[in-house]
Amino acid sequence: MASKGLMAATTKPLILTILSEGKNYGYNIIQQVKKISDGQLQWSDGMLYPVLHRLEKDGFISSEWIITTSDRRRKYYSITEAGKKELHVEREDWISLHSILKNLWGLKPTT
Amino acid sequence: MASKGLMAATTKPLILTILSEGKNYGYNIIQQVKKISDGQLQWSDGMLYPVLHRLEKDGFISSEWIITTSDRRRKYYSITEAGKKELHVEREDWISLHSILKNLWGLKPTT
DNA sequence: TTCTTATACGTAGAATATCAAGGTATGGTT
DNA sequence: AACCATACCTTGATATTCTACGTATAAGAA
Repeated sequence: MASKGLMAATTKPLILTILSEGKNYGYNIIQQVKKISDGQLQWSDGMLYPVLHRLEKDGFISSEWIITTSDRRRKYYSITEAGKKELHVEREDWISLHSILKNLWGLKPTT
Repeated sequence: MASKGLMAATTKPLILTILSEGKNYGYNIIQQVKKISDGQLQWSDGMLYPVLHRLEKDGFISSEWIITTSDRRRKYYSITEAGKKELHVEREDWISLHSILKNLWGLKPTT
């Protein structure tokens, strides 16, 4: 529900964070995000897949097809070492930007 | 110094916040941002002006030329009512997204 | 005087990104 | 059979960023 700019800023760190907790696939990542955000973030698949492809192209995640018997094919993504580093950087960036905005907005530490 | 995605997400709320504290002009906004962020954010002018123009086109800010004697011309921007509302929305969005990431990352309230 | 730096605004264009809309296919349920 | 959920993908319109460039004046240094 957030604005475009903010949406764009959160897709990458959110995906990397979810993958840092274990391999996962596109469709399920969408469900995870919805659950984690308490329904606030409802990603469409058409929005997610291009981002996953880009992250893979950039070397932050890797993929493998897994086909279970009597199940659908799934493309599982894993975070790479480069991806872990990237996540760390994104995290630091986010925290310092939040710190700046927090000061500007005079937010209490609890928010 | 932050990533492109995060930069994009902060320009709008930062500009609106600065203007909500009083009218200001492009060149000085860049200095303000640098000061506020302790040098972390160093915006270029070529990056800021298009954003200001867009915000004005969208009705969130308004502008007026001011020429002081023995001084340069300056284009002062003011936040509009619509801009104040927009800032409020952006603020809420930011706070709720931060809350989601904070939980995911297990950050302490002080961060 | 002339050069440089700081102030102050702007645009063009390449590169990048978003996101809705549409497409394919299988499994399970009614 | 019909329908929904699962699961992946691409295209194309639109928007956005940001580098690089251009214009101009004032102040201070060489």
